Amino acid sequence: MKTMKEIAKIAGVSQSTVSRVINNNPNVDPEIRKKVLEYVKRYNYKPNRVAQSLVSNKSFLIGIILPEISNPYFPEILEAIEEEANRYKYNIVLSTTNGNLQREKEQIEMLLSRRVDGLIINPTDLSNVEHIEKIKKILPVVICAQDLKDFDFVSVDHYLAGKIVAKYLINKGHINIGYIGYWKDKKFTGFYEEILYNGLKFDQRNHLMEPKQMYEFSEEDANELIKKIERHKISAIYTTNDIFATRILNNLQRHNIQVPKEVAVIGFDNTLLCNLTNPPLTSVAQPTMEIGSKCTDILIKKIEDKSSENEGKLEQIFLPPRLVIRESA
Amino acid sequence: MKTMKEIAKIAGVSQSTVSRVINNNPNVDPEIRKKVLEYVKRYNYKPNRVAQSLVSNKSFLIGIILPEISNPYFPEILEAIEEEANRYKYNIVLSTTNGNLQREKEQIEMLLSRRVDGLIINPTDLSNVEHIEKIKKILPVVICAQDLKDFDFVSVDHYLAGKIVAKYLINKGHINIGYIGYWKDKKFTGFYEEILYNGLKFDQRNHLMEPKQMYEFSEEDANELIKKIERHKISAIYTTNDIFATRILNNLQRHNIQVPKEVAVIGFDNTLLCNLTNPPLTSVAQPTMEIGSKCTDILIKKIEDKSSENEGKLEQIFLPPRLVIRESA
DNA sequence: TTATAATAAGAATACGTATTCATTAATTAA
DNA sequence: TTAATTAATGAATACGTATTCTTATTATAA
Repeated sequence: MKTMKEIAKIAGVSQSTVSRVINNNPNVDPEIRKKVLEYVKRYNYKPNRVAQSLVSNKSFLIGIILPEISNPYFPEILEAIEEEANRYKYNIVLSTTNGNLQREKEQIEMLLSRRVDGLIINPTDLSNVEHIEKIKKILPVVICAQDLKDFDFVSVDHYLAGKIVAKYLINKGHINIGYIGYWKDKKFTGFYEEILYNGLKFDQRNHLMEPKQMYEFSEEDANELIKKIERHKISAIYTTNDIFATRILNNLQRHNIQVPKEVAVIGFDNTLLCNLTNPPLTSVAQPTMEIGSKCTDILIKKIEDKSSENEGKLEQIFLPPRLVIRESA
Repeated sequence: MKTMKEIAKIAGVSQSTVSRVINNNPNVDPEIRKKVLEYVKRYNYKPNRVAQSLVSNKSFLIGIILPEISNPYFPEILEAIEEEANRYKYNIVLSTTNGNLQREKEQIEMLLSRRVDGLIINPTDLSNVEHIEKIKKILPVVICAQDLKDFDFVSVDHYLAGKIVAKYLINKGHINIGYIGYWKDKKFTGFYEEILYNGLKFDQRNHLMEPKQMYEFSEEDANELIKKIERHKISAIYTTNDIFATRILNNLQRHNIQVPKEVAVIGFDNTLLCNLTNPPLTSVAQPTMEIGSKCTDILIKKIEDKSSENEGKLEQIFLPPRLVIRESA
């Protein structure tokens, strides 16, 4: 690959002049510009971005840190980020942490030394973010798909999602609704409050399972779950993600419990799984595209607007969830 | 962020000395080394990779070009690539083409100007790769998950996969087997040859659908498909990917055709969908992790081994498919 | 016409690092 | 003791670009 100096030599001009041509500096004789551009084209010259980054102290790179990519909900966000970044001539350095906090720290260091212009992170552990606090002072950072105090973030409104689900199910006449997911999760808080607000009951027996158990879902777990459902006359289940929901749905049917006639099921994330189950899964849609592109927009704005007036301003975006009603509830 | 020069000044030594300390050059007085390292630590100094890349003409970046990330089979490969690259201190610049050839060309140009050390590509259009041929002469390139003449690649053996599927189904007593996918696809070739080899018939009526139709699968398409199946007494279907297979499976059941009792279904890719359908989907597993990590290994080997003896040597790896038998066939 | 301003182009410098070159000090060999 | 090595260090240079500084040329104003 040719360098500017080489092009300059061939064209019989100085390196500065080639630089001016490349960067559309008006102070170049049209004749010379034309000649230089010919050689640029002939040799398919493209400026070395590494050198440009060094001199301009700007890499046009955005670092992305995700715990994993396999969960089908990250790729959608990632794709949106990549496309939006591309629109602004930025590119993406992707790194994963595998849910390992130490790795997250290393990846941040790596991205810093690569002089990325900004960072989009989905933190591994929301209660362990001091290291992110620190780099926030050095580099624009946006938290992706999670809400985190004192940070810029774009997230779906989990609390509202919970309320919407509860409202919908209550409206359908359900009075004893189960939940599979974490306590304290905002998904749960909204859901729970809405249930109480409607004068219904929710106690320990309605909290059917912790996600931990769902990851290694055995035959026994299934049997126990079914028992709980029957004993407590649960007629609808709100599940913290589609993968769990699908699993639940299949197990209900395997035990000859009809969905949604006997038990309704609602998932979360509205991934492509929803259309593939039988019956198709009603699920809370996260606007993943929008989360991704919005994250990117905010980050790029922060990168490019260095004016001190917006110094401490936080962009905290909650995007509305959307209940996509299919046949499972 | 501090520079080497600043650290040098603070420590009262020259920039060269700091560089020597950082790079473990033995010719440094232990006392001075200790002192320098103290300041390095105190100010959390990390070398600027951009500057390093410029001087060493090596970026430790690998460019990845994929048509999309949403198809759940790419994230697995991507994750494997990222992890393997990390192991060798490389990082990933991710770009997508959205299946657009022009975009693919632009992304290649972009990655070239970023001076990535190598490229992993899943080409948008296998019959349109001259632009990739060209850069292959400039930069190490590995084709990921596709087999392509004259290129280094890592791919599952589609031909063998077809044979395995046919063999399995024939063994189970099926004599009239349907196929949903492209003609001329190697998946099909192996499948077809095995069927003929066993003295069975396969004609136009067994080719149930082109993938194009599957992407916009209407109610009518479904009805037509069911009719074909019943009319031609198809008792098993081999499908070109899991998404299609799942859709077929659901539609069969909707028409009260029992799977696998009346019609068996086999998918391709063994994505996480397989465990979520009811019955769980039998599918041909691509060793995605292995594809990703093998691609990366080959690429890095090519990057780091510049000796001319391996100049023209091609690494063309076919990985064995594996039929993961579940309940749908 | 002459002084001044505007234009065009090359020369020089900076970005942050690795590396080579040159110099000095310290060690070893004779 | 002196010459010859070796070790330790700073100075200088290169990587490829953008940009500022200079200088020469041309155009404009007085």
